Amino acid sequence: METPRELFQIMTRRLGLLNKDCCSVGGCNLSAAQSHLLYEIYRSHNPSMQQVAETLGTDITTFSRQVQSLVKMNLVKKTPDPTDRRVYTLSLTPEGKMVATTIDQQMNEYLNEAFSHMSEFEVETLLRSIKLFNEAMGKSSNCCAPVKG
Amino acid sequence: METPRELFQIMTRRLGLLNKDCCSVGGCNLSAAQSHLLYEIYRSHNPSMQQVAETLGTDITTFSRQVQSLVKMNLVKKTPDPTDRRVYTLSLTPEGKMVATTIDQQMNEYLNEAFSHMSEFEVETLLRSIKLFNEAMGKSSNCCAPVKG
DNA sequence: TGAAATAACTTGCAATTTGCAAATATAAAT
DNA sequence: ATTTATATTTGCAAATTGCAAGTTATTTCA
Repeated sequence: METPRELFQIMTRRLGLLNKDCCSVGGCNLSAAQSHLLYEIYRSHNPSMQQVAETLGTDITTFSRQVQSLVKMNLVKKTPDPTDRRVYTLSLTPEGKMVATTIDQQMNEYLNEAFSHMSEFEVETLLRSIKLFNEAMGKSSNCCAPVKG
Repeated sequence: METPRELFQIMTRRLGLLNKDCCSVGGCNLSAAQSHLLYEIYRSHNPSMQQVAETLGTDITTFSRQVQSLVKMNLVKKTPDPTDRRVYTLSLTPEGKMVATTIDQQMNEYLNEAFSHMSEFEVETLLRSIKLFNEAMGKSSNCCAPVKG
């Protein structure tokens, strides 16, 4: 019987590969890191640089440059916060939204393809389990910084 | 209700952070990539460079150098294959085994800590589900190269 | 008020990591 | 034998990383 770690390691590896493969959209060829960045901006409401960097566990200086390159690609917009001018607020450009949703679709398509090898009940159980697990990891403050979500 | 992708994205991110945090053992400070490498050598029986690189989806030239650095750290041993002298077989040194199992323990400890916020039944269900999911991804050849395991 | 401390973000720089193209060395095929 | 294919390594140039230090804006509190 596999240990939990083995199960997660294999799954993580595969999902990592998927992440690599799935984030080329049209002309844009994003890295997995950039894809995560886009995703996080997409799902949160006008977050600051600081916030996103911390959520993703990325060094803030590295993050600053990652954002710069996405701005240059016209996927991300940086808006100065009117109430605190040290802060920049991040959002997606229309093009960025399109790329983000396309990546999302590609990922879901692949996942559904994998799910087609499972019964409907098994899929539902899996998704419910992962949801619970994410919540559990959120409560756990042991090893790595808790990431809200 | 979250899409499958959202659930997996959050989980993947968190497990990625865990991977980063959990692979420092004693003096050795490994990257997540090196930890994956160690794990894969550990679980397979005297694999060749080529095999491991492909399993991990790593470019072979990058992989060659990653192995070199692990050899230098005295965690991995490269043995020329007697039946085909182009091939090098990879294995863990005693020290490498120790590091690999220590990482494994650390990961399992953290996972168990997270599991403590779930019922026993929920944990069992989660693990069974992931096992099924891994098998399903193995059958799916759609997007990213299938990874045996 | 107005210096000193703190916070958000950026840049300099040096080290590491990456992948393509080309090289080496061995094996298989014809 | 010569060509072709396979496994691994090296050269090199580009991209990515993180620390230290810098800039600009805000807070603190004497």
